[in-house]
Amino acid sequence: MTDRYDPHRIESKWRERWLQDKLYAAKDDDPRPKWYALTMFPYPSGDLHTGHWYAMAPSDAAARYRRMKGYNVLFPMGFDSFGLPAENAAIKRGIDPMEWTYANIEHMRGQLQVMGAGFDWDREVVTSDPDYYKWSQWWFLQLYKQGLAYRAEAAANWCPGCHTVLANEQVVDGRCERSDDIVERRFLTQWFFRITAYAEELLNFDGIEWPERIRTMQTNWIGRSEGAILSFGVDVRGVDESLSVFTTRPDTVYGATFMVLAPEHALVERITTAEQRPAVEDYRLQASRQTEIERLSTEREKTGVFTGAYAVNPFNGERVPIWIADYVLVTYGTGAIMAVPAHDERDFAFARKHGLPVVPVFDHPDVDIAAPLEAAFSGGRTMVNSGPFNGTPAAEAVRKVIDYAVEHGFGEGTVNYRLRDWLISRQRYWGTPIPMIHCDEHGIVPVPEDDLPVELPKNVKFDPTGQSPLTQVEEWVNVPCPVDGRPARRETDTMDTFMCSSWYQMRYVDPHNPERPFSMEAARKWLPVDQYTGGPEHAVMHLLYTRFFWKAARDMGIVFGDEPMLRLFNQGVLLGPDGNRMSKSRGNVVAPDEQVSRWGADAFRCQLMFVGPWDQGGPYNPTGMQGIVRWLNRLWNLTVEPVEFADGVDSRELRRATHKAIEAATNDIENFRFNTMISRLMEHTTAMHRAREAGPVNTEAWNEAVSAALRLTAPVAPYITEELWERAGQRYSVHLAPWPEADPELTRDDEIEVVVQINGKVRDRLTLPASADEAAAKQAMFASERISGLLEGKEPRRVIYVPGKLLNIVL
RNA sequence: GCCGGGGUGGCGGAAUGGCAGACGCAGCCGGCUUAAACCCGGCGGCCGCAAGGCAUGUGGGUUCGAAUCCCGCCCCCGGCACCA
Repeated sequence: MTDRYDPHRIESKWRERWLQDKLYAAKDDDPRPKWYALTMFPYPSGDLHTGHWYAMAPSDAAARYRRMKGYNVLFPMGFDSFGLPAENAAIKRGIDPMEWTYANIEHMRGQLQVMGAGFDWDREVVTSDPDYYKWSQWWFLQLYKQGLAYRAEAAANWCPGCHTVLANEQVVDGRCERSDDIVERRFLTQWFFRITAYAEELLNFDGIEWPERIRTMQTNWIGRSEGAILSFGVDVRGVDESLSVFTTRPDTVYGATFMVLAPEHALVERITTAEQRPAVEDYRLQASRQTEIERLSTEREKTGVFTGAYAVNPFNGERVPIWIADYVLVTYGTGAIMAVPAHDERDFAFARKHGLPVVPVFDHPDVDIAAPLEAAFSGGRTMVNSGPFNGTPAAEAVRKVIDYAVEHGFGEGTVNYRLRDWLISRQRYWGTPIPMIHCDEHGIVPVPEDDLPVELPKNVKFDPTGQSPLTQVEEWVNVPCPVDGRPARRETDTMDTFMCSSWYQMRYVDPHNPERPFSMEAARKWLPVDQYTGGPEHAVMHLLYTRFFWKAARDMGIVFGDEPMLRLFNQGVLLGPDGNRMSKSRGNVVAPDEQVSRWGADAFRCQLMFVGPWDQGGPYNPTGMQGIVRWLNRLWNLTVEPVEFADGVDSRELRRATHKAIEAATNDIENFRFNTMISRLMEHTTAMHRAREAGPVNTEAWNEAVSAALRLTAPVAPYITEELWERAGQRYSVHLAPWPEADPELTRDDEIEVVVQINGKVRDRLTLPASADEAAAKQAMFASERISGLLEGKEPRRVIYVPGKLLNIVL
């Protein structure tokens, strides 16, 4: 059979065969070492786009490589299927969210199979299945028992477009991460997960190989800073509490010339004088109306209003005015600061604008502290204007001031984090119902575990009221109290979908377990994930939440080890052919289905991997597809066309090409360098082609070359290699065949080319036997007419020899 | 402003201290073909007749030797940003 390469015929054939044979099913009782490869599961938006292919096809290649290397590979796939688009489809077009979602899943599952990815479909997880979200609810109850899930009133981020609150992580530049609406602040009672309990541990990335980019982003998001809480007195009649401030510079406390509270600070109401009240009220109202965007657009102009009240510095008894200003955030620290204009830029700007005093409390070699300051400065030498602390060197200042504060009972050293608890309540229908019941008598009562899942009701009205559609389903909301059966009401909020994706990797290990989220044996067998791949857009949401979730589960004794994913690789962003982000409005979208129907899935996979380094992303090059198609055709022809064999033909050159390809390709795929890997595979097919055209080939060397080429190409182009493997008379399946090993003896060259430089410029090239040593190379160099001509009898000062590569004559 | 990534032919990119431009696209020349496509072979940084010189954003430095290491600057992409 010498017919031509027809991707469509062979791709559908093998796709069906693999599914039928469950070729990629991971077996729990396989004794070989396990490898858990995971790529982020998609939201079932309805269509698999090129971004999905770009994320998943290389992940698949890496998983296939591990399988061929002899690992028992778990490579599962599922759908993150709760979320707003389904509900928006319901509102806009009157379609049931469930029908919409499951139709999309059906379609996308087929598209994923077209890709030829070796997913274990027996383990598919769909987060909107009651079988799955039963366990999301179970996890919620466990977190509740541990005190890690709690309900609190707080200023929440309200997205007017999505009609729901958002976690801080989902607010980007004051806008909703999903809908881009400007986020409002609302005071609401909501459910939170206490991720801050793990703030310190989440800063530690020991034992995991994650990109620095992601570690830095998480570290910045958590935002640890060391400092102190200091208590100032409040000099207002009838107010008998102190004013706590967080500061990273307690050593500047003698320079605190005023205090600033966030406009929303609880104390403002009680300390404001009658005279100042109108101005304060006005400012607070203004601030509350301002969106985050407007706050940013004020160009850091330091606005604020005096409350009329004074605080007392506990260190020196000095009275300082208390202001309110929106540059102090109620959500950070204590929502109040001691302002030290001499040593803080923002305080300096505020003091200058409002005519407040500036008192330096450190001296500095470059600053005349007797004169009015031009700007705030840090990095002082010793303390000044600081009573008993005068003369204290900067290095000891913080510690001494904190010790003093502790001794006198008005402060202590502390660590503050920017990270806020994770707000998980959503006022939406299409999510996991929070399994709680509100009873007038017993308060908030968990749904008993035996009653899980709390299933979503059907036939719900979708009017965007700002209230969850669930509130209107009376027969669902009204339930007996689990304690005594009296009438009570269900919690109508559903969970943030990031909750569903925080533990999905655990469910894959035992996806059909009706008794538990997964068995201990399965967890011990498969967890944690060895290699996780996905987009960097999840750096501070999914990837932080899932680490928190894992650590909480570990502390409950449910999983073992400190981290859920040992290695993480983030692919870059694939751009349109014009170098811009793919978008419908730009008209630069590359549709995978179209590419597949033109070139086949193998070619599309390879082209995506060939365009550049995977972690860097970059523009998709549609014309470059030609090169991939030519290469696959050549591989096809080399395997199926008749070859003229002869015994006794020198096999060294062909074998060298084969073993060099094995060595290079292995090294590349090991490091996710698919672009250079494919280059090496192309070189190998070219070498095979030349060998065949040059005359009869050595039978064994040829067979070795074909076998290696097919196995090395199998991870990136699974269909064509399977077909050719069969046509080459090999045993099904190439994807279970062992990865070829390079023999270092065979990769060695017979001859080497040594470059001769004079003062670093190439002047000649010497071809020498591979065995040539330094002495031999130098001898050949001096024997070169070209070189001796250029030297004109001059004596080299030095000759540098790089073994097997280069000689550099220094004159 | 801070943090991270990046800047190399017409294009995507390769080379992480040792021959800059692997591999591929596009282009050009040639072969095959009645012809075209496919396929095959070859040529492709700039200046120069040549010898040679100049070339990896830019200016310095280290080195026998720098795309690669160090310092300054410019530009692009991503993230964070009044965090006390």
